[in-house]
Amino acid sequence: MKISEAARKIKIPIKKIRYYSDIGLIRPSRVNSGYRDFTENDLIKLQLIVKSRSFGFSIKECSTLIKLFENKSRYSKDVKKIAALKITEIEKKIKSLNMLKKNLQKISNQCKGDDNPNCSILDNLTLLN
Amino acid sequence: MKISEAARKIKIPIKKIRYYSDIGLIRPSRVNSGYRDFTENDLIKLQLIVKSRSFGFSIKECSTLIKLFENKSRYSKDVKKIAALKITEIEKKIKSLNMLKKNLQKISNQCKGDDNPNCSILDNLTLLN
DNA sequence: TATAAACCTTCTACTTACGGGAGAGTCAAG
DNA sequence: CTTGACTCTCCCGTAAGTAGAAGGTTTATA
Repeated sequence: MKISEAARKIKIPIKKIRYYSDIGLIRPSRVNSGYRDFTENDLIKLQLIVKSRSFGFSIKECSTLIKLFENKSRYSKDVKKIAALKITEIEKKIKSLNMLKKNLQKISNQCKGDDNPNCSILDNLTLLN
Repeated sequence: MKISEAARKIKIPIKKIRYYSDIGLIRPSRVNSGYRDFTENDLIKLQLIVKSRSFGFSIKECSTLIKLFENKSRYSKDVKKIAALKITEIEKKIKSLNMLKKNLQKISNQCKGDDNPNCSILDNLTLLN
């Protein structure tokens, strides 16, 4: 099938498919005219990319996942390990954001938030160290 | 003072200062040779940028904050509003990451994680819709 | 069959917030 | 006067695309 049909089925922009093709993440074959020709397997890989991306996996990690998907003698523990690392990464981000939120809230609370120029938020942000 | 001294005092790389200067976020004056010449006020603005960035404010938002800092007839409520928006943004990110983590954990738990190729994580990721 | 619409292609440039390095000018010490 | 440290600008690369231009292909219709 042509790119527009693939895009419709996977529900992503054509541009994104071309991008994944450009960087070699997928390698659809070509017909004589040069048009890309997508198979069902190409669609499955596209879906793998899209869903992995939505889980926060980078393009490079998607590449690894695709290789595992293609490798029929893979170990499922290798896939699970990747997922576990991603979960740890997400947890770290959450912790860091919670700290950020806490600190920002603290300095924000000190600001009166009225019609005066005096602002302890700006004071705090311009404080050395 | 010259750029290396400014960098040392604020504890950021020279390159970063040049970048902020390039995009007009700070506008240190120049001596005859073309070297940038930083005043104490430039340092304060640099500090404002650095600390704001560490709180997750974008360069554009830093620009707004600098303008507020420079505007001596500002209202502190305008600054506080920006901080509140950022806090909301952080909260949204945290929520989204928590969802992500939950879902990823769910599909990860279904995978046996052994030496067999059969992997329910890959199954899930290649599932259409 | 001609042609217009719809579709496809590659290429370039833009985005954020920098970091690395090249090549060249400047300044202070010996 | 030279050497070494410092500074300058300019260009490339990063991640993951999006937007648009210019041009080739296919398909539908008159």
